[in-house]
Amino acid sequence: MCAVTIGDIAREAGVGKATVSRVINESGYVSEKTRAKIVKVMDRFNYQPSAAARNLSRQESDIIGLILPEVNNQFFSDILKGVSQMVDKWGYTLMLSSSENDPERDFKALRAMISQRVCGLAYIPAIDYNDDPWYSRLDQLLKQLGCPVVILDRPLERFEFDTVMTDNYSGAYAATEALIQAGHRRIGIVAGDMQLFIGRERFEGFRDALRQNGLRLNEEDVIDGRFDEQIAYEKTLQMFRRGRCPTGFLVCNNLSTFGFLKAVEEMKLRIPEDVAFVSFDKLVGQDIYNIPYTHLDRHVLTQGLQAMQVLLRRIHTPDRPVEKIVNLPEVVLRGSEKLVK
Amino acid sequence: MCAVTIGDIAREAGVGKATVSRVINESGYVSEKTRAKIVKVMDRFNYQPSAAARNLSRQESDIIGLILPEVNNQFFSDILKGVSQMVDKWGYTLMLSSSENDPERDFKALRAMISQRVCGLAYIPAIDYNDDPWYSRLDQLLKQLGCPVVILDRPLERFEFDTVMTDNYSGAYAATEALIQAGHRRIGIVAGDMQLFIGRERFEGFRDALRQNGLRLNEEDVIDGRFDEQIAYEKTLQMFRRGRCPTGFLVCNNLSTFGFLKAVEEMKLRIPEDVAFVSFDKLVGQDIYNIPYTHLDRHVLTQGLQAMQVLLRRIHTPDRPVEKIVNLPEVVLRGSEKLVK
DNA sequence: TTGTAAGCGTTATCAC
DNA sequence: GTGATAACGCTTACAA
Repeated sequence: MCAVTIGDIAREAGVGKATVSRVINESGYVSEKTRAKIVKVMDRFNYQPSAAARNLSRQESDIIGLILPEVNNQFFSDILKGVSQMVDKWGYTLMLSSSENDPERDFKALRAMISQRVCGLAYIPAIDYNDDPWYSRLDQLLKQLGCPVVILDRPLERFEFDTVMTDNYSGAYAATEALIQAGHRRIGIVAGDMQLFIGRERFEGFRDALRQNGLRLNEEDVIDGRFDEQIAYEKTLQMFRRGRCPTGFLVCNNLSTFGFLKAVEEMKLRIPEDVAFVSFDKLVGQDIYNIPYTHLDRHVLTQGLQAMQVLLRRIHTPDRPVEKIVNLPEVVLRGSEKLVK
Repeated sequence: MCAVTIGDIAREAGVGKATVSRVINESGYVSEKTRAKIVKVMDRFNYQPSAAARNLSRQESDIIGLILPEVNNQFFSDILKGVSQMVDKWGYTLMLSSSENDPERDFKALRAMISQRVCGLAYIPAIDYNDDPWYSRLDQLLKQLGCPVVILDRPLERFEFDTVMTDNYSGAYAATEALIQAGHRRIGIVAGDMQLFIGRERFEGFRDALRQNGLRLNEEDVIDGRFDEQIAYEKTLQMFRRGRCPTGFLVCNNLSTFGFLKAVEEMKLRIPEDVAFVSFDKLVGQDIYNIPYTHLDRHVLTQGLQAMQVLLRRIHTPDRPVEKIVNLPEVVLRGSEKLVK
């Protein structure tokens, strides 16, 4: 490597390194005259200080870490966009890792973040880490990280970190009520991954909405979609083929909605005439399906921005009460919830 | 910060720092006995060497940079996934920046990459940088970067870098021929951003396919969609409203396809009965539209992987001929190209 | 207002 | 085989 260093600049400007440093960081006094001289030299060389050297010397980095489960799931890439915008705006550097929903890869990413000595981490965990061998391994890594952490979207119950998430229970509850109010009496669910807190919360919101409206939930109306397109597709199809189905469904995320709708399409069912549904999250290009699409809008990009705001706040003032931001999703009625007799 | 350092490990193990370093890097001789001792201590402290210190000392980093135009465009996030997988696999660290298609932000990202002294850069430029003030600014930054660079998807004509891209001309040509072979005689195009090389190439492939098949291109059949959903939507709608439209269209990217289809939907046109089309790129969840969907598959994830392979090869052996990989997109016939009389 | 020098956590070059 | 020691490029007391 042959990059220009602070020493080169100092020599060329005929000053000490410290003075150059002061100019770079706008710290300490430096006369307007030498300042101008130094700036000129820096411009001439297009000098960019080495982040590694600076971080090492300062004993703190300008790197924000982001770990998420799947980079190319629209939901997470919307979050990524929000995070990236904020990181950019405040002049930090973004280090990204994808766990592919695998806890071991989560840990690997975490270790990389530790190596980089990130100054803050936005973290969407691969799993809940409630069970003990997992929990303590994570706990150790996070302690070792020793920097502010904001948990995004998938809360970590046993940890006291700032958190930005959705009120999954209320969201599911409200979505289910939308179906009930439309007149449905038998409602099914394409459930998410029940290993995950968010999967369970959504299920419970659904179940309670039914219960409190005097409806009962048939066990065979629960499709174990696992937040996965293919699985949701297969199991939904299976149910449709079985026949005697619910008139409406709650579908628990964007991926499984694709699977659900693929099954609907394959069975040549019409929405909402033959089957109604309400779904978590927008779908890319949803406007072009010639089907109505009632869903819960979680303002994903905003949550990415929020998370970074929280994180930056904590980096700036570490001693503040833990923040748990819980966003209420918005029910957007578009007709797919209707009951047509 | 209070992280464990190599000095702590050395002291604890009763050896010198150099020896610990040798163990970490598996370089130089170290007796099995001391080795075991050191490893044990490192494990006990869960020691992670500081990347900054190591990079500084080695005068080279383990950071791979990736700059792309829009993180939450499915096309780019598929590339991101490919890149991320490879980066992970080879133990590098990924630094991500999004330019939002703005050259100034591109430059800003590049400066950040310079600061970080990345060891390689995968770069999807915001614009073509052919015109002179732009060109020389980019040239300077890239020279200063002084590390291997692979250009992805949007080639930089005036630069001699490794490149991984699509054969846009042939792709557009083949797609257009699919329409012609289906019997269309008047074909329109939802063109991309003509400021971009890839936009022009696609247009020319389209134009030449018409010409060489003895068809003429009406100027009013060219929709200036700019690779943008909203613009494509509005202009397509405008054309449909005008009436007397082509029977088939080539649509130049995923975003404008969404716009195009939205207009189709709004006009209550049927595909392919009322209007046919062939489109660049897959659409998320395309299986669920109850429309057929003929398109060009560019194997996006693979291109991300390829790009990283090329980059890593060059990092490893800098003196090799420049590689320009041009992938031929695959025409996937699904019926939307048909002409129905 | 400016420069000198120590230190940040590594690696790499030497002696031993 | 191993351990001092000098870099690496920067920041930050402390002196001047």
